[in-house]
Amino acid sequence: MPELPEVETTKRGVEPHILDQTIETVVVRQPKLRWPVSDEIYQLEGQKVLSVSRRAKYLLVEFEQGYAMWHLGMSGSLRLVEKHEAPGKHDHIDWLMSNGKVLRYHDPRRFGALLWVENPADSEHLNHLGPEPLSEEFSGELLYQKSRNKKVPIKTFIMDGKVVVGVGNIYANESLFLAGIRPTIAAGRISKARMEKLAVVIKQVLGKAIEQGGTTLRDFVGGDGKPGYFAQQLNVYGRGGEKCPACDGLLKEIRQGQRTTVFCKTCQT
DNA sequence: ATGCTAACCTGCGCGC
DNA sequence: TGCGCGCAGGTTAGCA
Repeated sequence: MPELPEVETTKRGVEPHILDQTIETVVVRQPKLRWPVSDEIYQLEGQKVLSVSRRAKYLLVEFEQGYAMWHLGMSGSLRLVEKHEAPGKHDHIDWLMSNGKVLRYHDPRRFGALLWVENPADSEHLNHLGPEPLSEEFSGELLYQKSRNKKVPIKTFIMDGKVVVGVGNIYANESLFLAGIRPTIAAGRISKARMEKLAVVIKQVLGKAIEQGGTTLRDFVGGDGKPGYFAQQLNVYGRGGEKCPACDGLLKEIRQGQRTTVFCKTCQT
């Protein structure tokens, strides 16, 4: 999936096309997603889109009577198509809109979700989440406070949505490289100064990725139907065994949990 | 509480 | 144009 910048890019791409539109029909061809698509979703038929926003990696579409919440999982994407375009194999959901266009959800791996909630503040998916990484609330100070006495590796720590949302595997690797912090270090043993550096680079990396429309990944198509990504410089992600961009060493690849970590033994201590 | 693993599912690239 | 394996952007349930 899309990491946070990709969700933000989707939000920005889709918003102008669906805002103020009435959803006339919801077509669910495959309800078996990360969580089954509930029949409650049909409530949005006949309702108008009042706003589009993002919280963590969830895309929130506000209607008069509640919210539809999309999650793109690992391989989900949303785009606008014409009514006459036949759905493909993994095009699981369509919203047919009053302007004659169709918002179409595509997700080969089906780790995504479409949920209906009356009030996002009450949603169990949202109410335990930490701050947005690009908000003022997220800071080195916060990372430092939350990590005291924590033995979890720093990479695992920054990918924990209760600490800060939206830092996925790609950007966790990139941020730790830019901060010069080894991903395996216990979060609780990192100094305040280093945490401040880390918070700064997380903001920079995510901000830059959003600016560039996200990283090029094979499953994503932008909301307007054009490829949504511009190539972004990734220093370490996907480069295990290659030369470190900053020194003569080779990038080392390890597994942390079920995820691949790449780092430089010389530059990250 | 904390922390790790497995699970959800399909597709792709690699080695044979 | 085969076959099996491991891996891929996320999140949560369940177990020690």
